[in-house]
Amino acid sequence: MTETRTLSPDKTPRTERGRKTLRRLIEAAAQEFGERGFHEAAITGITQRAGVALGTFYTYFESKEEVFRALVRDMSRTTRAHVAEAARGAPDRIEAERRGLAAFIAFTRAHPELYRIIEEAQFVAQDAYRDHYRGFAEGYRRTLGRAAANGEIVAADDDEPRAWALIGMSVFLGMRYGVWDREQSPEAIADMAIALVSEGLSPRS
Amino acid sequence: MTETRTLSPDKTPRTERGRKTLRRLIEAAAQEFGERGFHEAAITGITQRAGVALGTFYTYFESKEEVFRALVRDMSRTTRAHVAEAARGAPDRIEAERRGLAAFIAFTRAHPELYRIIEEAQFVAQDAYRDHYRGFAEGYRRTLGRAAANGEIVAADDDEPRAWALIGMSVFLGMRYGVWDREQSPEAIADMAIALVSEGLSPRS
DNA sequence: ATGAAAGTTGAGTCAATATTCAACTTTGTC
DNA sequence: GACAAAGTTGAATATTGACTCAACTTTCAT
Repeated sequence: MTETRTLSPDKTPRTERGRKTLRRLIEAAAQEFGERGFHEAAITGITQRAGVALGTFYTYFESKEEVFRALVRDMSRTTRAHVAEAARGAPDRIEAERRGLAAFIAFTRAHPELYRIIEEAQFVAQDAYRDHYRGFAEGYRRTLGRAAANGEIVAADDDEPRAWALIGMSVFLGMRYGVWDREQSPEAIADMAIALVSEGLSPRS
Repeated sequence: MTETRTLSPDKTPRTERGRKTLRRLIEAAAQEFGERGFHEAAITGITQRAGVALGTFYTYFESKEEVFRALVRDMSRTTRAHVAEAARGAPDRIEAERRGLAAFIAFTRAHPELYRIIEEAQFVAQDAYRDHYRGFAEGYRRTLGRAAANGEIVAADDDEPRAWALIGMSVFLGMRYGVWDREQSPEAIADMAIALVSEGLSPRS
């Protein structure tokens, strides 16, 4: 884990110019993959957007798949950080859920490319996709466990399925109300969904 | 809706032999797409599995995409029918949810190919994917509305987000506990998830 | 100022594979 | 049993686009 692949040559840029080019390539790749999807996306599309020649791409990346993977990791971090930030400072777990969900929907609406890249990873870079959601779910599970210990939410035998259920809910609401249709406000959608998981479906006796 | 495309020649088989070949091709395509994904899948892979020559494929289908779409429609029907069947006869809506969810998880476990094909449609045949979930959600929304009117579950302003939330939950649980990992019983997972949406997270005062 | 390392260029290579098609075989009808 | 329609065959076509590489330019440490 100390050395960075002895075989394939090191592609990390050494100069300022190199770092700038790499950054442009990554942004261009996010656009290209986000708009056209992995298979439709072309390396020439990426290099054209970045304003560099085709060959330059291979100065920084091993292959098309490698950029895609790098992108997925990037976006995984960005998305999670964004949601966590929005939930920070909420008075209780339920309110944190509401804020996090609203932020997630707003985020997919603002950046449908990111949404698309992460979801497409399921078929292009399965391991990266699984890492993303496993990491997400693991953090979530712990958060729920803590909240249950606090008495902020009801306890459960196992918090893992609850975490996955809540994630699935968010992802689908993000797709439906963030990417497909954008009339209703993220807050309104979050309110309705959180009412469901907060109060439950069963009429209180 | 009466005529079946005047332009492109009619590909419907006329003889018994033709119908049999078509059936084999469809099954082979489901396998090939399910195992390798749309882009990795090869027409020769499909025809080899079906035991026919390459050209025969084009007797029945216009293109690779066309079979894929046909498959998505097929599997959409199959999946929905399967879940509806499992929920039929439940004493109340909550129980119907539990049975439907357990059946869905069991189904993804028994047929991960179907799960994969439908989800990959998101990137290969978006319209078919949207039709699938829009149809699913619409039916679900009505079901929830009816149950709310009956007093079996609490009423909501709008049942649509609830329907999408529940669908997202199912899909992710199906992926996580049906496709990725198969130790825990579908019923156990369904119980935990349904406890979440039935009783809610808020401690009862 | 200079030379070696870093970065850039884009024409050319190469493999993959979806789709076509003309010759051939089977089926079903009269 | 003959003929037309239906079905089958697989070699050939054609496109596409990822990746290579040798020549060239820029950077920067000394």
